[in-house]
Order: sequence, then C-alpha cells, then structure tokens
Amino acid sequence: MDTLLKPAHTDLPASPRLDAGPDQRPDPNHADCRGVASVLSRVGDKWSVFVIMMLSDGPKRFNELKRMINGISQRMLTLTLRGLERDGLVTRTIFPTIPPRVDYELTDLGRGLQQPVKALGEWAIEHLSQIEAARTRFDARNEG
Amino acid sequence: MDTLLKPAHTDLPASPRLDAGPDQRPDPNHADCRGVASVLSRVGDKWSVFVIMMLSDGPKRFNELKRMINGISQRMLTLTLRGLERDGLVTRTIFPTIPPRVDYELTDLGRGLQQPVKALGEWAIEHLSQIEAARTRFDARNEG
DNA sequence: CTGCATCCCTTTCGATACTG
DNA sequence: CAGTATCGAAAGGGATGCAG
Repeated sequence: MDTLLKPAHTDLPASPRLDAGPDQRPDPNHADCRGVASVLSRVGDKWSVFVIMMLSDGPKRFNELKRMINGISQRMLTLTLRGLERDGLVTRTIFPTIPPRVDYELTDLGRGLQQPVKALGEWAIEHLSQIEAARTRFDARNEG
Repeated sequence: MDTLLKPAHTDLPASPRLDAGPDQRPDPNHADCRGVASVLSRVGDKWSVFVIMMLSDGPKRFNELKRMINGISQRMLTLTLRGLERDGLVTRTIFPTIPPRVDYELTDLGRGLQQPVKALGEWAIEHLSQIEAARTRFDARNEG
C-alpha cells in the first residue's frame, strides 16, 4: 500500500548540517536549517505553490483545482494536496454525496505561509527582468 | 561539453499556465506565474538557499563553502554556484594565484533576494512545531 | 467525481576518477 | 584548490486503467 502516494515530500531526505564539525561558531544564519529546508522544499515545489495560490480566494474542489492549473496530472495534484494536508496547510473536507465531492481549503497556517510566499513572488516579479538579462548574458558568454 | 554542468536549473521545465482555458478572469494572483515559478524553483532548491545563507557575511571560497555546508558534493556545489551566477545572484572572482583561488560573493540582486528568503525562513522557524505536529498527527492517522 | 495502482521514461544527484 | 567527465542509483513525474 505504499507505492503511489509516498514519494511526495515524505520528510527531509538527508538534511545536511550547515554547522557541521567541531568548529561551531554562533552564526545567526544557521538557526534551524533543517526546519527551514523543510518549508523551503515545499515552497520550492511548483505545484504546492500553485495550489496555495489557487486556494487564496476560498475553498476549491479537486477537479476545479486540476482545471485551474491545467498542466498538472491528477497524480501530482493528489500528491501535492496530500503533502499540504499532511503539513496542516490545507484541510480536506469530504461531502458524502453522489457523486462525491471533496473540498480543499487553506488553514490559518496555510494562509500564514501565503504571505511570505507572496512577498517572494512579488520580489520575483519585480526583479525578473534583471534575472533574465543576467541569464542571457551568461548564456551568451558561455556558448557564444 | 554539455554533460555535467547543465542539468541544474537551466530554465523552466514546463511552466504550466494557471489561467489556462477560455475562462480567464482577472485574478490578481496569477500575475507572472512563469517568472514567479522560476525564482521559487531556485528558492526551493535547498543548496541554493544554503549557499545564499552562507554568503551572507561576506565572500567565500569554493572549498570554504563546501566545508560549511558539509553534505553537498562538489558537483552540486559547482552546479548551484553556476546557477546562482547565471541568474546574477552571485559573482565569481578568480585570483590567478597558485594555488588558484575563487571567491563567490552575493550581488546586490542576491542580497535583495536574501530578504524575502529570510522572511520565509523565519516564518518556517516560527511555525515549524505546528507543521511537525500536523505531520505526526497525519502519519499516525494514516498508518496507525 | 475523487483518487489509488502500475508501468515507464526522464531528470537529478552522489561517488569516483582525472585535469590545470 | 577548483573544477570537469562519466557512470549508476534514485527520485520525479506523466499516461493509463481501475475502484468507490
């Protein structure tokens, strides 16, 4: 029973320690590297971010999300939603109707996460041109 | 010459459109989904974030970074640094000495990115316990 | 409609060995 | 020291078919 819905973001693969070794100075940066990496992995997951975005304006149904993202397979959507549910970022509400209906909604935690993600997104939008310019420059230099 | 240092984050794999289909209403969220995903992918990359963190307090040398992160292979470090350099987030300065020395340093753009990343990291630290609790609860429910 | 299982291809990543 | 080349293992992820 552990074939499909496990390879998502089960946990942290092999969280390396940034402050490894005996030379452990009080660096304000390495705080909870493991935990940070955990959340960052989720944020870095394209689908998770998209789902969180889509859930901004209220609860959505499974196929509703699938249609909105339109490029995601139902496998990945299921996987993503399970991961988000597991982390307590979204709730899954089943309506025992026929046909069955399942609503997904952001929790308070999920809505909280949405803010820093949004900030990041806005930074991205604002500096995207610079990044793309840098990429073009780099690529031209590297293979031109 | 395209065997090792390409599979990093070359570009965007298959950026799906969130606003696909004819039903395209003016949602303030989908802004530049492709661009946002691009940056988010980088942020979601564990190694990229770690390198950016390590570069917070000034320039570092290759093996210096490798030692600090300690769990990253030199292949991934090279890959990560190339990606960051390509995006204009870090600079690579070569000192033609013997032995050779290469310094990596955050650009203004990189330092700018650091802020939202840090905000996200702080959110992560602050809510990590909730997330872990949710995970434990979910796992217990799912296999207990 | 929602969602799990299987097959299978692609990408990613670590280990290792080799240059300047 | 700072990379680069290659290989093999593993994970990611799509397509399809089936079940409640």
